[in-house]
Amino acid sequence: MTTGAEQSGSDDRSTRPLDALMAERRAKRDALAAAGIDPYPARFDRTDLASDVRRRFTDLGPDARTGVEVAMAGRITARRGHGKLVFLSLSDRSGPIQLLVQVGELDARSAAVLEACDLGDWMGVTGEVVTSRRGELSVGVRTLVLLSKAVRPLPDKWHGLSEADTRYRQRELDLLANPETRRIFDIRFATIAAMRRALVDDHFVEVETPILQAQAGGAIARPFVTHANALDVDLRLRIAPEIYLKRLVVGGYERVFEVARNFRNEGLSTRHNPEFTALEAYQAFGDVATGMELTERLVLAAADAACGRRTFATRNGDVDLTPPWPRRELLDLLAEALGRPVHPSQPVGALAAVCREHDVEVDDAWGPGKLVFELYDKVLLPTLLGPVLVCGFPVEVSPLARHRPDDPVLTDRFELVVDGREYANGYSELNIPEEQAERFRFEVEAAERGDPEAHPADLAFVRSLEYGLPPTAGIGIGIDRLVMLLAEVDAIRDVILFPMLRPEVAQG
RNA sequence: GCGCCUCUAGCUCAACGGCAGAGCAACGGACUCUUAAUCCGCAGGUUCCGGGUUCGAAUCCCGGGGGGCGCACCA
Repeated sequence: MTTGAEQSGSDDRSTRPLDALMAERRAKRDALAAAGIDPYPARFDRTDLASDVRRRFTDLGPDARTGVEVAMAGRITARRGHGKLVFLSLSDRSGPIQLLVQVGELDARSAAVLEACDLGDWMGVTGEVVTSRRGELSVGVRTLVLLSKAVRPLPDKWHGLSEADTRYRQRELDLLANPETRRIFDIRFATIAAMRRALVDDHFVEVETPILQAQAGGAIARPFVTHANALDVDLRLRIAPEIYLKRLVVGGYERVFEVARNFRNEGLSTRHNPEFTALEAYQAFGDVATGMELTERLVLAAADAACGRRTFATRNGDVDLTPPWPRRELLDLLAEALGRPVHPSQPVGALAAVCREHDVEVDDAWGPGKLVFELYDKVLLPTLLGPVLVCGFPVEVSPLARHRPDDPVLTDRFELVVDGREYANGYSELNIPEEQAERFRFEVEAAERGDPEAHPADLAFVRSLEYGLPPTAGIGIGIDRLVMLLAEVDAIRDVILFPMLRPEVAQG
């Protein structure tokens, strides 16, 4: 609960305009209370939403009466007074509807509520569904009940709220003032719901795994560190749920998924928020092809359910998500882009030279696989409009993926690329315990050479593999970025309700 | 982290070295068919904060803070 502390300033501040505006609103509320009208009633029984009424009465002419009584509730968003006739706009979660109030016909309590009404107040109304003389569907108000007073004035009803800082810090205000914001988040939550439904229908079990972990694994990123007082140990916030999910497959959950909030202690940008949401799913007895099909299905389910269409505008043109998406070999695409073949079995020196030719920065500690990946990431990826499933990543940058039987320096791993960005990632899971242990040893060596992003060795995971992980397909889909694509917005902050910001400083 | 931009009334924006203004919201009034209602009237300011230059600073300079964009890191 918020206290009124910020209003308790000294006398010279009480004359500021905001204080005056709020004092007026409080005074109206208090006047109603003094007249025996509860300004904060506990309950209101609604019969219809605005959209229900709109759907039900589509073809009424002007000045119609229906004889249908409704009880509706929402926020007052506009007021157009004509003396003894007042039009109000009432907006509920389904949208707006007009209220038509003939002041002379109200009972005394309702008249007092109307008198004290401000834009932004929550109001309950009862009355008959009618149309105005101009034909606008309306509720001919019989009673008006104040449900909650907005003592703080709301943003401009026409221009809304535009300042980005305020929109992110006070998202509730953004949501109530800007319909476009609500549209974006409706897409977000419909996307998650659709994917969840598709997985559950396909016999996947939704599970929960630890966010506080002794070791942050399953991806390559810097973790947040926190402390558990009871155990007196430092813990890390998870950077990916992958390791635990595969341990559940070992335990017999053959199909699992988690909508996982991940935390990475890295920079903020248009495309990065330190906490973000990924969907990870694991399916026993499947391989990389299974993962690609599953990714295709889930993204399509989201697009269909959240948007009802499959073509979306991006910075670089429209993309059509209609399946099947092309499957392309990473090395084939790279050879086309570079005009010569490259392969992680080539000498480091030769690959580093190719990197320099294309202005890709090179670190001496990098092996050939990392260099090939860098060429992909910096030279090829930005040019791919997609959707395309790029397959065959170097084993050196894929410590948890199964290597290819016919080429042990590559893995059966894919990424989904759209508009030059990665949206999903998946592979045939590495399930040979000795090989996983060897991969971890390689990572530890990298760490000892000074690589801050090496994957930590996870002996509990290796032990788990020793009990037997069936052949398994695993995928991860970046939910925030997918929603950016589906909602056609450019900033990750526009698809996260409360993005990370510097803490608000108290204004002196 | 570096560079560029930005911060003025509750909200949206003007004024860009010379009296801080408008629209919406508010307040007082008129109005029984509006829907960005209209009309008349009235009120509302720590120009993000702190310093400096100047006869004079919202405006120019320095420092600080918040935010945005780009680059870097990453998904």
